[in-house]
Amino acid sequence: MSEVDSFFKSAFSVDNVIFGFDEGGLKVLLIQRGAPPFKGKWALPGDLVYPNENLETAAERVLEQLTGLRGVYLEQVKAFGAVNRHPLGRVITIAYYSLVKTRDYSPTPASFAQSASWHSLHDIDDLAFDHGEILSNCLLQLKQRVRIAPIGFELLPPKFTLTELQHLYEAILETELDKRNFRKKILSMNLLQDLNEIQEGVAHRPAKLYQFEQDRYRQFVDKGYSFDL
Amino acid sequence: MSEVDSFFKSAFSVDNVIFGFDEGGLKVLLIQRGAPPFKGKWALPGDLVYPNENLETAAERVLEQLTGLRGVYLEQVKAFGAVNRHPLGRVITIAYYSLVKTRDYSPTPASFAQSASWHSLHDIDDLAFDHGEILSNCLLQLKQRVRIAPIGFELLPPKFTLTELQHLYEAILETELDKRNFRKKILSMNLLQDLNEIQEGVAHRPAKLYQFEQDRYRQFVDKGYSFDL
DNA sequence: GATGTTTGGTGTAAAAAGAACAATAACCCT
DNA sequence: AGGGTTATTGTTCTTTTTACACCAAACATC
Repeated sequence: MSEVDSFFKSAFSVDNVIFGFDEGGLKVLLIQRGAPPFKGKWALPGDLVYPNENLETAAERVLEQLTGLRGVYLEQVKAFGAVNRHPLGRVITIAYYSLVKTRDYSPTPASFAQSASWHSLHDIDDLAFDHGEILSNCLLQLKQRVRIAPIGFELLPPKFTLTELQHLYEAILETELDKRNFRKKILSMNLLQDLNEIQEGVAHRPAKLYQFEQDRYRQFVDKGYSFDL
Repeated sequence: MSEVDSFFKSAFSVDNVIFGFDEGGLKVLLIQRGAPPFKGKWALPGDLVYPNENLETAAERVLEQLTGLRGVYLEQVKAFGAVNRHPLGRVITIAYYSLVKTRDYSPTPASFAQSASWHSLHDIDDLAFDHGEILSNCLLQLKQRVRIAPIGFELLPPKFTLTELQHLYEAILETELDKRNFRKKILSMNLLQDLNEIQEGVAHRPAKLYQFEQDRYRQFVDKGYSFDL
């Protein structure tokens, strides 16, 4: 094999860390591999990038094939390209993370030939390939990002309570927040619309429902403010 | 060509945004392309990744071949892989930025077959390929990073004055800083050692020289403090 | 050697932001 | 009606950030 040929004996893939959030906390959508290598192990959903396909398109495709969802928040983190990261050849992978509303997608056993399911972050270990490293990098980036951009809302249903929002931030940042200070800060940004609706069917005082207002965020940015939690 | 073959008709490269700093401000090291495509245009130094070479190793190699420098600060930013970003084929590139002390390297006309030289950021336009986009992404990441990690020192000589340090931050962040507040903050972190030396040969009151203390930074981090400028 | 020019070095006060903290309200359940 | 549970709200104290001006030390010039 000539040197030039060997340059081209390589491929690239995308791997997607799909985050979801529910009462149980922050979750990641994993698939169980149905074929070698790493058959039976849990892994990040991913695929080779088609020759005429942009990286982000490939990441969107992987996500849609798995969940049927389109137009969800998606962000590239970085590339992972250690020589021996893939046992079958040189494969460089581009890692993305995406944020989906778990209510929009419940994994079904047959949804992707192999099984897919949500996993709590602290229950995950021993993923296929270098997916553990990829996951921790994506989580780190998510942690940094949610503090400076209002992307956390992507994980919540359109209508949510302030307590739900706080729990989301606590789950991502792995820290406890003061209830009054949190509400004061988030409300002072004026990014939430009070829907004048309340929770129904809860066995306690019902909470008010809010929705995130993209328009107000644009005004907020235009005024030179920056989201900072 | 079978579909499988076409997956492998692709290559990856690394491109390196090499930052330097001198009296004139923040600089980027560019090379002038000596061959098509984009012959004659300025471009980021980069190269294809060898089949058995890690990405970071390739980025270090590009840097060393151009400057002779080893062991400099290097950080991956992200991958760029638009289908048509390279006119000769599908080439995904992994972007890195590195921080070098300009005193350690002055480009010489013959140092790399083609010409290489430092360019002020605001003088740069119309780079080859998608290098303009890569550069702006790397600059953005540098801006974010210098505020939360003491990497700015990588751009200064071992001994520097507080004014030089301030000018460095002003150049990177593209903002003006208050002299007294800056000095108060940076000195309160206790990361700088006062060398009890002063500038020589300047036509004004000489400034004290300091050096960054890596050991103190480790202690600083261990105590749970975080660099934040 | 007196004067000018240039950059270096220093403290304080006011404003803003962040942290700590507890009592009442509203719903369901029994 | 009373108990259980979560929702909602304001104040005080502490810390951090900002704004701001004068004297010092070196060299250059006359």
